[in-house]
Amino acid sequence: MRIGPDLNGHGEGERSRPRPTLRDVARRAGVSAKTVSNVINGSAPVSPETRLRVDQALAELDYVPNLSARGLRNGRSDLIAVALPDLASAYSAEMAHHFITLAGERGLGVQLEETYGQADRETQLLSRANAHLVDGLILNPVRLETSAVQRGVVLPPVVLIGEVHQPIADHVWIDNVGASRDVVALLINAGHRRIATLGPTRAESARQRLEGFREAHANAGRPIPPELEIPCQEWSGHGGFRAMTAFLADHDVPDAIYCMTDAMAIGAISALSGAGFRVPDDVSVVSYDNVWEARFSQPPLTTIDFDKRRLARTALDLLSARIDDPSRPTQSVTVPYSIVHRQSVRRRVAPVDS
Amino acid sequence: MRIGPDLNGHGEGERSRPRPTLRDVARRAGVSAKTVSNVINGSAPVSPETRLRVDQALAELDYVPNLSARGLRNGRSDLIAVALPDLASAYSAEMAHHFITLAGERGLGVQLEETYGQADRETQLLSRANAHLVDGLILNPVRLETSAVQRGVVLPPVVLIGEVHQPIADHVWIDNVGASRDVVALLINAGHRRIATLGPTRAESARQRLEGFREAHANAGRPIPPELEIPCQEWSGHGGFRAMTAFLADHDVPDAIYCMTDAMAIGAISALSGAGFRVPDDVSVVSYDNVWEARFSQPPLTTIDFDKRRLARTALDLLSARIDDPSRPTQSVTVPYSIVHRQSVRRRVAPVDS
DNA sequence: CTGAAAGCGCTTACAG
DNA sequence: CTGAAAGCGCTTACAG
Repeated sequence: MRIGPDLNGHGEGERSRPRPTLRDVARRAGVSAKTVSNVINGSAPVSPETRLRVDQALAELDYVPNLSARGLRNGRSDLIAVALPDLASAYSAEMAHHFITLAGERGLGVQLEETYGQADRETQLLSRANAHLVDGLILNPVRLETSAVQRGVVLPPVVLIGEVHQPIADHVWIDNVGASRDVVALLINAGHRRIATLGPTRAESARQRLEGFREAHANAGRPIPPELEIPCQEWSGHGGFRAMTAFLADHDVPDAIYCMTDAMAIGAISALSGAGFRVPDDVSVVSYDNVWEARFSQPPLTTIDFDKRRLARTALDLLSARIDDPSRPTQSVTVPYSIVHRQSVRRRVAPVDS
Repeated sequence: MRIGPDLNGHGEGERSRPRPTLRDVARRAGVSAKTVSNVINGSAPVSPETRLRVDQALAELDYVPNLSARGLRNGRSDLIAVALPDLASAYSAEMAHHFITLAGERGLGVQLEETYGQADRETQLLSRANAHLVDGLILNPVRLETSAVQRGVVLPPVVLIGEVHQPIADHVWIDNVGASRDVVALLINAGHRRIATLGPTRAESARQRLEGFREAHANAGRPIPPELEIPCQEWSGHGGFRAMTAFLADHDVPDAIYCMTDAMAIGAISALSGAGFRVPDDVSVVSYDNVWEARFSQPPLTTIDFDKRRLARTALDLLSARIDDPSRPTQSVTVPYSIVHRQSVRRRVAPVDS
């Protein structure tokens, strides 16, 4: 650890000098505080000469408005909170990126939070939002028991994204059941018979994706051997790796696997590869999310895609509308999905028909 | 788009009812505002009976303190800003995760920003930090021209992370030159001769990584054919893919490639694989960051590792100290690195010596 | 242990 | 077009 040069003289003086206020600027420009405020916010016309004097005073004093004071006065902070499950996961990271970019374009800052699917964290966030430091909250709940949203607690402006839906809040989501059904049907149509799914068990989105997996089988008149619903502890590459490794210790490799996220698929493929199985030659893999890693994975993944930017934009639109009018009716918006076909699925020639 | 049920009756009433203030709670409990404040903040002892009455009033009114008011009064928001280059990249996402988790443990919220390496964004952020909505700023600058930090502008509490260093601010970093030199030396020692590097040209961290690449060659008495310094537009998988594809169109595949990030390595491997080259059989690849994808990549990547959590913790420590004492001397802390050996490097038997 | 006053730095009516 | 007053909701001295 190296101690850097101590620039006490100049730098520090600048640093600790008390920040100038609107009054200071007004005094220097010889006008009232109101006029300075008008110049800054454009809230009322100001004569050119006055404006010039004010601008000069502003620059000389290096004035920066105190946002806490403004927030207190206006009842708005222009800051929103976005709570995602786990930023270290590619999906959350991409969503965070879109939220920050799009919110920034609207002059809104984003306080980012992680919930890890903990219901108490979510409750906490709701109450922080109520504490007015943020004007509203976009929340991606993981468990249905996130009952803070249900319990009739006083709600700040909030938009739910993802699979957990409460009619008392605005909501943006993807049809997880349908998407999963479609991608598993693709596997069935490609001639695969022993098809596994790999994913967590307790989250609502996992429940819906599993439902789609089962529906696809039911539609094809296929039973599902229970061991092919492979449980996974975490929504991550590590989780997929561990779950796949554990599965392979006791079972034959399946014909194909539907992993509930790309990250889990990438981990699972690593485990498969370590055990000597090649994708897609020995086993086909499909997944969900279409994060950038899916495209550059070896092999590139066939996966469920949806417009993440659009999802973010829609949530932001709903939140802004809710902030402006707390009493408007709630909306639930569905964002469409599609399947991107890449190289992780092999067509089995001459499928043995049941 | 489906319009959800309009729960106007109860829900909306709750929503728009004006938030209770400390005075409301005080009135209801029959005490002064000060006493309520004492109960909430533990700032002075309160008799058990009074406390009980206050707690009850607090609960009945669903009181939540107004953080803007508190921030204005205290001169602290307990919110910090963290500005990283691009959240969609795995490295920034992992860092963001650590910052949010560790800051949360200290009772600090994190406003996350992206700079994309734009100097003007960075200037803007500095001034927002001065605007007191956040108590301080952790900034990962990309270009040296980020002169806002240099220009003697009034600085809020700020900690720089990464390669760009200004003695007037606290700083946490990794020895990029040394790390790059070491990992390239590993390639040389493994018997590789035509070693390429792939990375952006204008960022400061790229400059340092390139310097390490050159040093390793110089130490081994090896010249570098200029075309083996492969330029790359973006710090991403896409960037690596495109740069590698463009390179392969005009040149023979190198013996080995040092990619400046794991993400670029993953993109480059995808391009290599598309062109029929296998890693590490035909070409070895090493990179930098050790994000989770590096471990599950095919093949798993040999890469530069460092403790990202520790980097985040150190930056947070420095920032807290700076907030508490703006006049303390600045520090620059170096976080150590190491190489994790995985399967992306092949040892060339019988290297032809120069 | 509790209360009444003052003020953090803005901006919104209200007068001129 | 500009100014003086009041108040957003807290908390910190200052008295009791």
